[in-house]
This record gives sequence, C-alpha cells and structure tokens, in this order.
Amino acid sequence: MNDESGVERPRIGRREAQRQATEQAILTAAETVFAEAGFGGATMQLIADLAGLPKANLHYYFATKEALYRAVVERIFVIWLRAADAMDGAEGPAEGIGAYIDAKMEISRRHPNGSKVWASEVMHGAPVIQDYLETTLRDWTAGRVEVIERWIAEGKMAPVNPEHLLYMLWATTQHYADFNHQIETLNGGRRLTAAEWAKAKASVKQIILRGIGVV
Amino acid sequence: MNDESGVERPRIGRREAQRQATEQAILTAAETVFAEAGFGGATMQLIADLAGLPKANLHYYFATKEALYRAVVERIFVIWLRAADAMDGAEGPAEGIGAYIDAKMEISRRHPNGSKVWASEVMHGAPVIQDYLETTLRDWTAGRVEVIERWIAEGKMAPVNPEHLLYMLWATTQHYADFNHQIETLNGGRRLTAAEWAKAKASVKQIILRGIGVV
DNA sequence: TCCAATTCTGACCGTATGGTCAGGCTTCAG
DNA sequence: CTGAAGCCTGACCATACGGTCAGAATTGGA
Repeated sequence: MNDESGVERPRIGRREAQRQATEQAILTAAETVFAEAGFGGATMQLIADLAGLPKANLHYYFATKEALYRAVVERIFVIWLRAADAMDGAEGPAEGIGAYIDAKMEISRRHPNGSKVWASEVMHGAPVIQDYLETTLRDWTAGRVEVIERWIAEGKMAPVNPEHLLYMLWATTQHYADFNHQIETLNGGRRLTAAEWAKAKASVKQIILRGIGVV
Repeated sequence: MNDESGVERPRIGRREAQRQATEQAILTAAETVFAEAGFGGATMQLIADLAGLPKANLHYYFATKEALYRAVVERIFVIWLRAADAMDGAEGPAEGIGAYIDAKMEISRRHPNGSKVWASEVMHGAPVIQDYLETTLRDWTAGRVEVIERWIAEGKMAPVNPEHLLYMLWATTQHYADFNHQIETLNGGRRLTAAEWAKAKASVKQIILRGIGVV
C-alpha cells in the first residue's frame, strides 16, 4: 500500500489536487444556485449544502459571496470566448457563422446555468464584469465586425449591419439556455431531446444563413 | 370654487383616482427595482423610497413582496400580449411578422425594465407565472404556429419550423431590452438614438424576413 | 358639522443571512 | 517521529430585511 513504489504521481500533489477539485465543486454548485435564485436570492448556506461542505469551509475557499460570484462569472466568460474561435479561420460566412451558431447552441445546451448567470449579470448593469465588456468583448466584437464587412465587400454575403447580426446570433443562441424553462413548457413540459436540439440548430442556421444571403 | 357647479366629474371619485395613481407609481417603482436587483436583491424599502412613500404604507397597498412582484409581472404580460395583435389579420408574413417585430422592438425600447423582470422570472423557472405559460402563452403560440403553417402551405414563405421562428423573434427583439446595457457599452457607452433604433429594427426585419423567404 | 371608513406612519419584532473565530484535525517536509 | 502549515468546523455575532401594529391624519357622505 505504499504509493511511492508505483508509478510517479504527477507533481501536483494530493493536497493541491484536492483543493482544485473542491474549488470546482463549489463553483459548479454556486453556478447552479446563482442561476436559479439570482445573486440576491442565492445564499451561501444553499451553495455549501449543494457542494457538500459546511458554510464556514466555503468561506475558507471564497472569502465573500461577491468573490465567489465573480469567480463564477469569469469562468463562464472563458467558455463563452472559446466559442468565438469557431468563427475564425473560416473561408466565408456559411462556414464561419454556421460553426459559430453550432458552438453557441452547444454551450446553451451544456451550460445553461452559466448562460443564465451571465444574462443576469448583464441585465443588472454588469456590476462585476463591466471592464470585460469594455475591453475583451469590445475588441472581440470589433474584430468580428471587420471580418463580416470583408465578407460583404467580397460579395460572399448580403450587406447587413454586422453589429446587429452579432446581436441576433447572441440573442437567438442564448435564448435556448436562458429561456429553456419556457421552451420546455411549450414543448409539453419535456426537455428537448437530442433530435429536437438538432432541429433547433438547423432551424436557426437555416433562417439566419438565408437571411444574410448565404445558401 | 365649487366643483359641483362645473362639468360632471367622472364618477370615479378623487379617492379612487388617487388610489390608482399611487398603485401605478408603486408598480413602476417596483418594476425598476426588480429589474435592477432581481427579486431577491430588491428590498421593499428601496421600492418605497423610489415610489416616495413610507415602507409601512407600501404594505398597505401590497400585503407582501410576492404580491407586489406578481402584480408587476402580470402588468408586463398584458403589454406583451397586446403586441401579439400586430400579427393578427395580416395578409401574409411580410406584413404580419414585420409588424410583430416592430411592435416587440417598440416594447423593448419603451419597457426595458418590464422585459427584464419577465426574463428574470422565466430564467428562474417561472415560479409565479407558470400557469400563464401553460395556458395563455401555450394557446397563443399554438394559434400563431397555425397561421405560419398556413402561410407556408400557401407558398407565401419558405418552409421553416414555426416554433423556432417564434423563439427567434422573441429572443432577438427582447435582447434589445434585456441586454441593453451590453449593447450600450458596445455602442461607446451611449444609449441608442432614435436613428439607431430605426436601424436596429430595419436590420432585424431585413435578416429575418429574408431568412423566411419573404422580400 | 359629525363620524365612520379609509389612508397613512413611526416604532417595533422575529428571522435569516453573510461573515467571524477559536480551536480541532490532517497532511507532509525534514 | 515531529511540528508547522494548511484545512476543516460548530458556535456565534451584527445586521438587514419582510412584515406588524396601534394609533394619528384625512376624506367624504349624511
């Protein structure tokens, strides 16, 4: 039963690994609670219960409720930005925007809670991530606008306003996460099946791609 | 100075009129606070301050925070449904869906707080208006789906999935209210001007109407 | 004018919440 | 093996919140 006799363990150490695992468990629990109750309605006790540790211990990892919330929001932002890569290096709008829609729909499907926390944060005036909006997001947006304008100039798509096209992409894809409860209710109270998700993706791409003169 | 000598006043009475005015002031204040802080983050004290009356008096008009919140949500729902009329009695999709987009964009512009409260309510699982979703909204949706299917059958528009088209309409138009802070930040920190709103409307209509094979 | 109904209000209460802390427990380098 | 550093925890505290209440002020019909 001597660990030292076996394969070398990664040098991260049990302790550090445990810490990271606990942190992730807390962040996931917090994401759920913040999504379901909002920042004001969420309680540290609820998050602690869901993460399976005492409230006092939660405060050992995250000093304040705000610090925990900020960590949750930043975690989402990273995922969100990663989908942006889907749009890069594409030949034209059919490929680039199509892939971006696919990527964002997949995020809505797999991280609905994260999307909700993000939406809630922005709706309340972005008290925590205002700087991200003004730097990272603004830069990213400007870059994509250029790409779209180039595609238009090259005659690869219809001349539409690039900013409003981006807003439409965000709105439509995130709607499937933020309003999933409404969608499920209108779907007879049932979650969307894999086939229904595929149909949703196809419908969104069909309308938007045709809407910008592609396909 | 005798009121009785003049024209007959509406039989509503000063008292009743005052009561209704106070109620509306409270509802508007509550809408703002709920939109900015969420249900959990809103406090009766803040709402009372914004409405300009003592907290105890607020409780005279609305017994509990939940009752006040419910009144706010119902008030929004009515406005929301009224926009639905824009889609009725239209010859075809160009007219009907175009008018619906215009109406919903106008609501986003004039009632952003209402839209946010609605979005927040749905995001949190619709604890208060679940019955509306299952009755009024479901019926309304079914009716519009029929209309769209008829238009498709008559060859007036491309064959798209009606439900997902409706989701796209809701998502896109409401985005301009719910995410107005993000849009304003990307707009250089400035609110949209009348001209910019017109451009937004035109862009949305252009892409969606072309997307469904109209125009 | 009078008085009953309605509206308003400051002071108060119980509870729930975010956060603290002293001290116990576990891990691991030397 | 040992002890210091890191991790965990029950009990506790101050505060802020939703809601109550007794009674004052106002209104309007008779």
